[in-house]
Amino acid sequence: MRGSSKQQQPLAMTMVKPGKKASKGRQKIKIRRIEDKAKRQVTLWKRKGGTFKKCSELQLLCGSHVAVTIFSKKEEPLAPTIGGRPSRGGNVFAMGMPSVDHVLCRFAPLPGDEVGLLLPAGAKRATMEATAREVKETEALVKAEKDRMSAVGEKVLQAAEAAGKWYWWEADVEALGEAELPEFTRALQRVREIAQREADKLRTSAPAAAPWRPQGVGQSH
Amino acid sequence: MRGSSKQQQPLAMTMVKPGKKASKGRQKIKIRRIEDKAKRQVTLWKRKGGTFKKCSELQLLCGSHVAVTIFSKKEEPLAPTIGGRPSRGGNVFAMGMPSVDHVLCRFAPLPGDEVGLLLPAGAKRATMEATAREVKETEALVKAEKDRMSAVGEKVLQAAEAAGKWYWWEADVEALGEAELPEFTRALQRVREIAQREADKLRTSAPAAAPWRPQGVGQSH
DNA sequence: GACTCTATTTTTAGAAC
DNA sequence: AGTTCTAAAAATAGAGT
Repeated sequence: MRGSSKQQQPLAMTMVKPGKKASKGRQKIKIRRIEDKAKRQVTLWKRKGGTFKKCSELQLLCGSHVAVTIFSKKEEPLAPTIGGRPSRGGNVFAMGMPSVDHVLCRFAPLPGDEVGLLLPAGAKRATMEATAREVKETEALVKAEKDRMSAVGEKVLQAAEAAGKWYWWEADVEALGEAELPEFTRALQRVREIAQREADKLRTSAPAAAPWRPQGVGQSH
Repeated sequence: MRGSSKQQQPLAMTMVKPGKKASKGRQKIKIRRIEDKAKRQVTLWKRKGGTFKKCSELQLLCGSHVAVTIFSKKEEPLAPTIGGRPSRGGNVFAMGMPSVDHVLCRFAPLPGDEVGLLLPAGAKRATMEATAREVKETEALVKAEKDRMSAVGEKVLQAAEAAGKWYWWEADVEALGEAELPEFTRALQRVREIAQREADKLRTSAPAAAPWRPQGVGQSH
């Protein structure tokens, strides 16, 4: 048993800050569907952040490529269909390094293909609102991880900030030095181009339910 | 500060078991590449488990579809190439519910397609050895999560055990009841078929580097 | 909805098996 | 290689903002 039975209070017991209420602290919960919708959403929000952080740490610590994808809502069995297929009901959250697509592409490489970087991946299917949220997600991740970024990550952030950009994938690739970040550098280059193109598209097209087609994984050299 | 300054020992201080040495406990580490190879591998192993567990919990708690993919090794910039592409150097670890592919397929649905379940996803590209490890992974996950599975998960496991199977995706779908698990049931049905087919293929074909092509996402009804 | 605070529960680094 | 043990580090449930 981990949590032993008791432990006596030091004196001023828990020292609650004047204006604040005492917290019961983390409670143990059963791992089962949370029925309360609001609570469920908060939990998703918290744990999504925790999961993304863990994955980025794993990436940095062990040099593994990692990708996570989270769909906020299950498709309903009887959900309205679009083109014979159940329509997505929720948002898409994804993170990956160097990018989700970079990682996922290793699943299905075609002969002679180039790695296609299509960041942000969720943006292509989700609404603009969802995209905004994902960007915020990245922002939060960068902020949280900033102080423990590896040397490479730090350089990227520096270059990004020097250029007045906030998101790591908008970093000035040239400033980083081709020799120093051989693969990552080129990846960023392409990410930037594609992200720019996608952002433009989103600005000019209808926000909702634009059918998505595979792209960018063909000849790109 | 979380860990306050001191706390007096109950008496026998930490009570180290006779044959054991005292542990320094978890140490703080910088989130940067672990240079020591052995240590890096242990960390990967531990954190991979932690990440998979977190994801399965997220899935159960919030009803989200989740997929994680971890490649154990980065591709070297100058790695040997196969067909003009850097060859994969490491193993693939993946988990997902209902399956990795089920989740990932939502990235690129083609008009009129059916969701293609291709479990285990890593198996198609990795060697048989890697496949065996992934199966072990699933096994470990099931074992670890068994006692806190949701009602649905429990039923699946019961059915699997009743049929003398050990892996959840080998569960007897009919025994679960179509009405009770509307979508999950059908997913399992297909998973089982495809897993069976894949397993047969693996048994009869060469274990190494079989080039993989997209499949199962076309007309399947 | 996004974010803070705190008390607890969980995870996991280190070391040995 | 995969476990186990311990104690310290991290994540997070609950409640409030």
